[in-house]
Amino acid sequence: MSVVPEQPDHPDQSDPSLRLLWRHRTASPEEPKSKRGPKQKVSLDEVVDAAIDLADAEGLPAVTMRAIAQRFGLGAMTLYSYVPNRDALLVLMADQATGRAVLPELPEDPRKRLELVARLQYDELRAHPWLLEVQDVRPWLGPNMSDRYEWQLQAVDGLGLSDLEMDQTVAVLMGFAGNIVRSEQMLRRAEKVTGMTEAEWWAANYDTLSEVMAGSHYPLANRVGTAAGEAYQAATDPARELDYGLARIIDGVLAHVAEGSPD
Amino acid sequence: MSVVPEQPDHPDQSDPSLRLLWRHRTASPEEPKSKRGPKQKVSLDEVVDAAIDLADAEGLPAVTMRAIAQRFGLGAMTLYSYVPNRDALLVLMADQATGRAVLPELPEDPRKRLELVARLQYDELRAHPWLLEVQDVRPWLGPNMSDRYEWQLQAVDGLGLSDLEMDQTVAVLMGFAGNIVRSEQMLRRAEKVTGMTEAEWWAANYDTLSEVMAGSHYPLANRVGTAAGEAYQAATDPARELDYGLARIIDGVLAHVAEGSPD
DNA sequence: TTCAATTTCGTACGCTGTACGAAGATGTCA
DNA sequence: TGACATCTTCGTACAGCGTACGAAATTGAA
Repeated sequence: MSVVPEQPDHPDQSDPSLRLLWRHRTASPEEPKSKRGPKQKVSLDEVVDAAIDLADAEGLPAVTMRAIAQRFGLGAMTLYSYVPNRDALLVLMADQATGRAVLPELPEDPRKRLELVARLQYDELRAHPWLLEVQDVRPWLGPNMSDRYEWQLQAVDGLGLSDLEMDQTVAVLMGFAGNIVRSEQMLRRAEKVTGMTEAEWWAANYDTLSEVMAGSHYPLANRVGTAAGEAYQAATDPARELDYGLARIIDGVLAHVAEGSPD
Repeated sequence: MSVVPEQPDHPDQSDPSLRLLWRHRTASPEEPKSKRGPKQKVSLDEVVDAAIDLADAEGLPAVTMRAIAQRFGLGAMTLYSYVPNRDALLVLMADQATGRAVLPELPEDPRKRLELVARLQYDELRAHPWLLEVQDVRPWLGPNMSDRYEWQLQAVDGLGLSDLEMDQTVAVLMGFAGNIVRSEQMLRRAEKVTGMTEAEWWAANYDTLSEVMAGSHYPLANRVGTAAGEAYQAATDPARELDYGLARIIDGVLAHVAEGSPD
């Protein structure tokens, strides 16, 4: 009950990223701190946007403090008056990127609702694949992430799921969408590193593969691999995997609610 | 048809990691290269094992060339006579770690088969969480990964799925297991970074959160979050998520094969 | 006008992967 | 046996990373 909000022997345990995440919605917008000192030349939003654009264009490893600062003609250390460290910046990027998507109205049909949740996530992750690599602490607590989560829960609300099941269903759909994008990323990365297309790589390594695998037999893997290679000219096709897996998962969820309360 | 296997203007396009991966199963075991020169003081397997142990204990970032070399009293650069670069080592680690698991016999019941595939992957990733971060090019082509894949295909064989669907079903199960482990990792990482348990963090940030979220309302998220917080003392519980999601996915797959061939 | 607060940022440190080249060890061949 | 080719070992060095530190510049308030 002290007037002093922070005591030396009982330091503020609250996460510093939290206030940063919610800087636009806090009642007292932007704690004034003090009016003195030079104004910041660019806004934090601009910094985060630049970092997002950089990550979109060149991947997360290209998002270095020096590279971001250079975009504004600033020194690298200047960024540390905006953000405590790089990880905090990644959290802000994740939430801000999430805020760019518009959340469409949810259709009536339950199947279409669930599908929309997964496909929106899929599209977003394709636009910002680096989001998959931001595995930082609690980025989901930002304002845009929270809006998203609320919207996702609306999609699974009223189906007959328990509260816990609603959360878990959303998690399954989100995770599944992420995995598809990860597959795509893997292929793209492989093509970049090797400088060959998928088909070219298999052609270039066919001899080595058959020599090396001569002592082992993989009847099923061979059959399935051949089928896949004929269907599309690669080992896997993430787009079809999306359709198939999504259908199975939604089937399973809807079957579950149907059996739980048979009308 | 040249006797010379490699020509200067048509360099070997085959992936150098491939032969390294299959070094134990190749017909001509260990290309002799030439008998001259000192013997290597440790074997490649030992190096890879040490790297795996290091990753298990301290995480993938701790797996530096210098750290691995130090375990054997070697200089960092010495490792480059074993492996072309760090990424290649990660690929070897992934396959070798996969080889440590024993693949149990598959049960008769289709549901139990699919569950076993997912739970084996889950257990393995919990033992080696860094496997989730090894996103390198085609590590799945190693001998142990190939064995695993063949085994996984056996689990979904005979259910009535097409070849493509078999592959996709395995992918969905594997990806799902990975996502659960990722959730667990996220929690563990958060607790390590903040130095608080999940419950402590929520307590420490309760005031900030309610202040900051004052201007927004999340009726569903609040309800679901409260339910989750009461059920277990954290925001999520990966273990239950595993049971729930796995049941739904398997339901969906089995319903799919049932409808495809009634009887 | 003075001063405290704030932003800016040059320098430096420890860490990373790894290129380069020297030094040492070993087997083969004359 | 001596000479040599081939291999392993590894010290040094470099570029790039996040960021700690502290000085300089800038601004509003007193």
